[in-house]
Amino acid sequence: MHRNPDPRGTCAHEETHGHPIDGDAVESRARSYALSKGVPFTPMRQSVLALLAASGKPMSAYEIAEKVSDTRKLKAVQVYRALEFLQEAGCVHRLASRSAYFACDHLHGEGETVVFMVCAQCGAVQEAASELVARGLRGAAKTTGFRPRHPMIEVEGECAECAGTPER
Amino acid sequence: MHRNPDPRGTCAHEETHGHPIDGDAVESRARSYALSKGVPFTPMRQSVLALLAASGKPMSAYEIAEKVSDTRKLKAVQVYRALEFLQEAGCVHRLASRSAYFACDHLHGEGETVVFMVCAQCGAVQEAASELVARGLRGAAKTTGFRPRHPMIEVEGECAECAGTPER
DNA sequence: TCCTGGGTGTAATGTTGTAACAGCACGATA
DNA sequence: TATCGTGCTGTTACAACATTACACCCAGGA
Ligand SMILES: [Zn+2]
Ligand SMILES: [Zn+2]
Ligand SMILES: [Zn+2]
Ligand SMILES: [Zn+2]
Repeated sequence: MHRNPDPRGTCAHEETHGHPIDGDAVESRARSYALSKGVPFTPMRQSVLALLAASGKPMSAYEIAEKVSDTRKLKAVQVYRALEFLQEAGCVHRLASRSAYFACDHLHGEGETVVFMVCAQCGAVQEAASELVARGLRGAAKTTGFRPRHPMIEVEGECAECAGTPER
Repeated sequence: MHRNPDPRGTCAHEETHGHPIDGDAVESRARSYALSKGVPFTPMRQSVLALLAASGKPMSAYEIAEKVSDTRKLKAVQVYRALEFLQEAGCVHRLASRSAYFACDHLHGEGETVVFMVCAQCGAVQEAASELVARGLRGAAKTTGFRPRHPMIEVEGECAECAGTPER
């Protein structure tokens, strides 16, 4: 059930990915997290995650509320509640530069420094963990005694696909 | 006129800074930019910039609208217009993680990769340019053919002052 | 003088995110 | 079984952030 329509996209940790996400894999991660927390993986959460995984691109909460329209009509607040859980579970990230949310099938380590690369043309997001960036941040912080906690790195640019297709 | 109440804070390029900004210096940079663009450096723009420089901390557009209350009462849209100019002029940055704006007295080079370090306790922002981070980003992008344009790096944490004062 | 480009003032609206509260489902407990 | 607590749901209302539209003004140039 709820199999990804285009099931390429099984990519390993520390890699980057393009559009679609393996919906089953990410859902099973969410289920594990729910289990570990003793809370249910509800249909609400499942629908939102499935939509994000299938889309493979960032969507605003209101956009999600519209598109999850399988019968019921969701209010934004319900979407935000689902997103809160999914972000805790590590299945969904928020893009601050766009106030949008997208599914992630990576397994991020605890202190890992992740870079979000957002295509200005097509909106697709690629992730990459960079130890070099992490060291650079630590270095920048050290010069002023700043104690870094949560880095947020978002790079706007063009993905390989869109850069290769100047006029689309 | 409009001299900074605490005029320490003349810091060179590539350094980091704490709270207050040299209002005169940053204003003269804004004036130069306006001149080069053939547009006026209006009192509106001057007031917003002066407020941000004096405060030295990020403020939301609505907060700015309230506090610029020297006689006239500003609407948010007017503040946004001033902020748009000031950001183009390179005198003000936007903090996406907080939807807030702050004055900057650095002279950022064209391709410079700047890190914003935001104190979770006191809200102060320090900036640092890091070539190491820039290299890390280029490396992360190269593995997927992504062409980076505008990096946005915001690190939440604790500034030296607040870290040294656990209970305040 | 007329035209034009940019800034200003104002109203309206759009977008994003939370607070508050009343129900319901379900498992634990007595 | 009855009761209780915990967490999800549905709904309303609202707060916070940001933009669009339009009329007006004003300075500089044809
Ligand atoms: Zn991720
Ligand atoms: Zn693209
Ligand atoms: Zn700066
Ligand atoms: Zn601090």
